[in-house]
Amino acid sequence: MEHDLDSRTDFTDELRRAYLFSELDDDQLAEVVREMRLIDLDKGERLFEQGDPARRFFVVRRGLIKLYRLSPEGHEKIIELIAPGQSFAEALMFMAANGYPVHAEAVETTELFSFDNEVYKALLRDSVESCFRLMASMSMRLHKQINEIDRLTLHNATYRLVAYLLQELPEEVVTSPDVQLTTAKSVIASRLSIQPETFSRILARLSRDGLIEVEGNRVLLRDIPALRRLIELPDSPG
Amino acid sequence: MEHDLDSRTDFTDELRRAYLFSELDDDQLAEVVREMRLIDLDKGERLFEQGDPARRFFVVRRGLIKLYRLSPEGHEKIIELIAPGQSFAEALMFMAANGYPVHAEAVETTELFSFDNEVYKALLRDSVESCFRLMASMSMRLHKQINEIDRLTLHNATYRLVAYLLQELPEEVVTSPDVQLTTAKSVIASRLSIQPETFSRILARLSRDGLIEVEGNRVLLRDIPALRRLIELPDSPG
DNA sequence: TTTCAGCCTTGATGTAGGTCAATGCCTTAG
DNA sequence: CTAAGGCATTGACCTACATCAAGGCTGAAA
Repeated sequence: MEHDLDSRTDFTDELRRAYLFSELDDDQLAEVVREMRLIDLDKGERLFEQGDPARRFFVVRRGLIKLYRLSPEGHEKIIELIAPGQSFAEALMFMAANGYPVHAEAVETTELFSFDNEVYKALLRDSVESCFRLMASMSMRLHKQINEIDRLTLHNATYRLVAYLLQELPEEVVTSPDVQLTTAKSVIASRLSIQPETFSRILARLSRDGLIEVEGNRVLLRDIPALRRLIELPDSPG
Repeated sequence: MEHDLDSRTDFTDELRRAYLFSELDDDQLAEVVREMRLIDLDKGERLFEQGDPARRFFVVRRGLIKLYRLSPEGHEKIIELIAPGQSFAEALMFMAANGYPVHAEAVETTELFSFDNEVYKALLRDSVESCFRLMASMSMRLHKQINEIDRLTLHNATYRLVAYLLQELPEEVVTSPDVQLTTAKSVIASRLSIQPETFSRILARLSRDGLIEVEGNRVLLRDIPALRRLIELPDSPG
């Protein structure tokens, strides 16, 4: 599962696109790349478990990672889905003592970069700019989680699902008012804290009411204004 | 509500105890204090509203602040309660564009310090150590919010309440197995995403079962092992 | 082509906890 | 002392969603 790096491949351009590395100079980036590892995961393969010592953080290159918790009864709740280009577990750099707070597993075949916390932290010491970027990203995550808690406590399942669909809508809304679900419905359901059965029923009801049309993993949003009205959302998305 | 500072008072010792200021040198701290403001809030008085431009962050000196959201129907959900010594809204320094993500209001008479984001950020540029501390604190918040989401989605109201009580238990468990609720039950209920009626009923049931004893705002934990068993919690608290 | 495993859907039923409403404290103000 | 407003408690009822169970569809493996 874990590669030695092909030393001829040049990852610098790819990495610079990730905000965590965009402020590093060439030498710094080279240092990161030197100890970086490439990891391949099969569908269903675990990356780390909750409680494992958190010595590394990750950037998804392709595929999809789910971060999840398990209840004592074994129920799974997906906290976050990590898509290509996104990083995760980097916020733990500063409190690694407790270990990873979630399990991480590949939803599908996935390729990711892994980085050593200490190496990266050493670089941060020389780059306040990078510190600021990292803090901005943490701040954004914090903000997102507040929205998450808000949705879970103040809004019902239909709201959450519709909000999700609208948020997944690509930019050029006019041309393509449809959403390609990134993964199995049951996975998205867990992400939204909804049972698969309920998820299915809500989609069925929205279809019956003519608001959407479902065709496998494609959801066509037939009446976006009505959907927006349904959730009466003055919030900014995200 | 907002004071000019009595220039003779020396707040440096008090501030140094807050982690955000512990790494600053004397000059830096003096600069912070120069523009710091002292704010008094009456019970029920609002500090800021969700969406207000976030130009300042705060440290509670005494009293209690609630950070909350409102649903379109006007239902209130307390996201966090901020006790003396704790700071809040400092994570927004790096994405103030969006404004405060919550409302803030004094639950009781409250006194707090307020600081300018830009002044503090300027200092951060000279103190990577302070950056690291801030990041550690943000990381901790992130972690706590994951636990929060976990509790909301994987655990029922009784679990949440019992977990709260156990977590509120003072260190010297043996001598005083009782918890002094920091504020009105209805406030704690909202913090835990429970209706006041349900909160009351759960306390009543736990009393009937002999696990606790309630006397106004004091809750005596009569059978801590049983309470722990009830929530079967291998998690670390917090 | 057949088979099997995953996933999805749909129906029937159960339940935690929310809502509504009445009543009973305390506490503060007069 | 009395009144009034806020909070807590208790009961009756309701509903959103979970759970349990039974097919059905699809796509990959044999």
